[in-house]
Amino acid sequence: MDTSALFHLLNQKVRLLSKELNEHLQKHDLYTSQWTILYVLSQKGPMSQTDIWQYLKVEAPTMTRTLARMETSGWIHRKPGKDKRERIVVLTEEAKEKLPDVMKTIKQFEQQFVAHISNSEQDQLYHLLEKLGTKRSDE
Amino acid sequence: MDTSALFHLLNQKVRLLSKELNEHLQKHDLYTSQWTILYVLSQKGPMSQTDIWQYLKVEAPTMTRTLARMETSGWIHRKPGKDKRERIVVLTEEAKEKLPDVMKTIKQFEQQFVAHISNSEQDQLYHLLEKLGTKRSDE
DNA sequence: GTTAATTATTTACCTGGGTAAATATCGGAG
DNA sequence: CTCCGATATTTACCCAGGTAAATAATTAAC
Repeated sequence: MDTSALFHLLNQKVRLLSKELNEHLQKHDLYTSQWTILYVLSQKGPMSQTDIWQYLKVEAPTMTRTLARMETSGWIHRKPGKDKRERIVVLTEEAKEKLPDVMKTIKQFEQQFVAHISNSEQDQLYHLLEKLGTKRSDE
Repeated sequence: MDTSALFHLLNQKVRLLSKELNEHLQKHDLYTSQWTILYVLSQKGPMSQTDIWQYLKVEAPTMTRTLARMETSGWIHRKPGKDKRERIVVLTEEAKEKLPDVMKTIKQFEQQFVAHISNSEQDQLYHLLEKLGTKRSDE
């Protein structure tokens, strides 16, 4: 069992995935990671920065940086919360208007990327991936 | 079929994989990406930079940068080839000495990471991943 | 043989992942 | 009330992926 080859393939596919998605998102002035954040906000509504990085399992400074870029490019706004330490992230009106169009691009690309595997294979893949990792899945 | 969830999981697992492997490689003064290059060189012998980036499916500037770091830290040496444009990358003697020890760390970590899936599941996972992507697999 | 296209590498600059340490604010112990 | 630990965010600095454009050297065309 060549586990190294498996990890190598895993890395390459994920890199390819985000590279190609970035290309498709270019026409919306957006990047893959930024899309992930927009999507979470559109589903869950306004969240503090900590809520977001914990949910996406990324470190806090990464979130600070990406949100700063997204604020500059007009996708989000950060308003003060009741607690003066935290900042609540909300989608701008322009973002809300543009979202359906972006969503269309994403869906189309995702379908292309899984074109050669069936729905049940997607399911299998998901469950196999879930089992990867050194940590227990229930934490 | 929530394809977005599949891609999200894929991203998270790969990020986790390289983050944790980086932690384990720290004691060897090495990073995941650098290990990948060392491994290729140990298997295939001296290669030009172009050989390496094409094999690893990475862009040329990424390779230039990482090799420069690896030369500074003493893992590799870049010697001129017959063609004055190209540089041939070779492992240093120290690198060859240290390799077996690094290999041990890698193998141990990899086994931990796949601990919850069987050999045949690893095989399934590999073949499912192979089918992902927008390009035909034969190019 | 000189010129033009191609090839190998590099430089400059972007996004995005990480860690360590600095602020700033909040909350609880005393 | 004061001080001290915890929490939210930021800053500074890594590594690693990308693109566009600049060199440098080789090859092909004429």
